[in-house]
Amino acid sequence: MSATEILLRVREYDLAATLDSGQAFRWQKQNDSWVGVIGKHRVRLTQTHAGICAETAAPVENWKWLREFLQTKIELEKVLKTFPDDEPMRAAVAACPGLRLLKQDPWECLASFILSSTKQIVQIRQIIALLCQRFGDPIAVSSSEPAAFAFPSPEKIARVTEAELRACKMGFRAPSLLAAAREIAEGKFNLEHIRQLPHSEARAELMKLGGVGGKIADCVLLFAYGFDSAFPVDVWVERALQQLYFPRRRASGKRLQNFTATYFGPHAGYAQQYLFHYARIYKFDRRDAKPQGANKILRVAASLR
DNA sequence: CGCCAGGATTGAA
DNA sequence: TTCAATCATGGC
Repeated sequence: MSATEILLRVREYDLAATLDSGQAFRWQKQNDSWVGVIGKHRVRLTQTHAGICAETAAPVENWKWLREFLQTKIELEKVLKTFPDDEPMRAAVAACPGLRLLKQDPWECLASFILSSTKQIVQIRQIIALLCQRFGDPIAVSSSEPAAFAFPSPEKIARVTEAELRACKMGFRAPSLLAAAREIAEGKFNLEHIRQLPHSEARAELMKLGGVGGKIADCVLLFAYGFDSAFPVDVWVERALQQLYFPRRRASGKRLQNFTATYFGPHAGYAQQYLFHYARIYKFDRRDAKPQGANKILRVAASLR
């Protein structure tokens, strides 16, 4: 049965927080809904008491791609139970109980995070919007909506010039994106192969690409490939970790790495997402960790319980 | 190690 | 209203 609408019955899902939590960059809030593009589909998502309502412009026979993207089959409570039972994690989860991880297309995710380096979320969104408008295939929208575009394929990007990419305001990231697109388009780099590798090898493989350091590799492993133990540490997460877990003295990068790899359990990536969101909504102190700052956060944490 | 490459936005002076 | 800092990769 083809339809342009479906209700996904899912509990414990904070759609707004999930779509706006720095994992994906193409979702826009429109009144009470979120509008975005998944593959070749323009989708409007609305959270209702019964679950998540999805509407598309063109009729859809099989909604598997949407369930996959939203990861509606994940039983969040089971994931949350694997988190360490400590004050900071309880507070982070309490601050946003239905926060989820999406499962995105590897190429779109990789390209997006290559473009993310040394940029803030607003700018990343802007660059990606320009890239899609200029080089993405147009996709079906309802007559009242503005035009929408798919994320441009590696093959498409491989054929454009560095100057055209720079015109999308991506600056020094342009050569990295172009090189990655070409390697993938020419079959020299296989994004599907990554899926079959163990975590550490997959990470090393991604890091062979220019413009992909540890943090960006971890984002792609977590947000596109579903490596739940990947733990990207950006400035927000680092601030959260330092202040919540090492309040007295800054932990070194090495120490922090060891901590994130062992402390948070099999779904560490989810824990990371909660810490990221928590640090952002409470705008953790921008300066180095200080006992006072940590005490303030712990008071916030205590008040949330 | 320190600096720089792009640039919209934030927050301090 | 200026003006410096943000953000995190790689090359020098």
